[in-house]
Amino acid sequence: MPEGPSIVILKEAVQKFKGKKVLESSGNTKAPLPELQSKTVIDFKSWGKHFLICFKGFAIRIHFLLFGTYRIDERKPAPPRLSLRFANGELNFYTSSIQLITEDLDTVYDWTADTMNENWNPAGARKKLKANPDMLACDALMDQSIFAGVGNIIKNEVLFRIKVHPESRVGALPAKQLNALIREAVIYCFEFYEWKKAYVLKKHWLVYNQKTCPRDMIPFRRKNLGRGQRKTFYCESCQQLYK
DNA sequence: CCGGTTGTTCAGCG
DNA sequence: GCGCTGAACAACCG
Repeated sequence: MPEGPSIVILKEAVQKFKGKKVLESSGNTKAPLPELQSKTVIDFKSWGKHFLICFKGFAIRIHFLLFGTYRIDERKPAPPRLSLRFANGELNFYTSSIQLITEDLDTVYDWTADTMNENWNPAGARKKLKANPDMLACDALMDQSIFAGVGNIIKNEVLFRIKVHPESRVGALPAKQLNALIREAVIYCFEFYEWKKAYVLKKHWLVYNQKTCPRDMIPFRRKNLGRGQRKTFYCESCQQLYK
């Protein structure tokens, strides 16, 4: 479920509940949520992989982590973490991390760091990358404070596109590659979004979960790389290592 | 049954 | 008090 584009798709899918009153809420979340019954959803927002349900004076933050799912007007057999019933349907979340946010969202979230937000600021990302020259390219793309919304699939595809080895140091990247990294991270998010909506995402993967490099037809390397030791595919031949 | 996974958080340590 | 690391957590699929 989790990369940023999927959250934007969710946000669009729940628009019919915007401005609607919660008739009943339930779920096994341990988050200390206020009473939701009879409260009105003011807006749905997203920041990277965070999905935000906004009420007057507070918001509920939903993070799907690795295994989270949701259903709209449907239910899974498993008990929901949070379920909201409206007059025109219901919204169910499973296995997600749920938090209450009482602070102003504009102070909690840096909207300019969200790759799919209208306020995305590439110059800000560039500045953060410049400030962390020792960071590996694979870690930089996964860093939510720099590229909120980018996940492991997008990471792999972006690095392949720009022909950069995942273990390259950010500070060693020539300006051209550094700018390409920032640019393609955003472009790929929007392509991911379009492909996912059309149910054709997987067939567009060039490197993630793939066996052979389509550029020079040699086997991809597959290693667990970076701080999180995440699954990383790359071509030793066409993705250059900058050290 | 086991291995694998579109992710984050936090305890424990130096 | 900090940064880093590894464990913990979660549900479903093949």
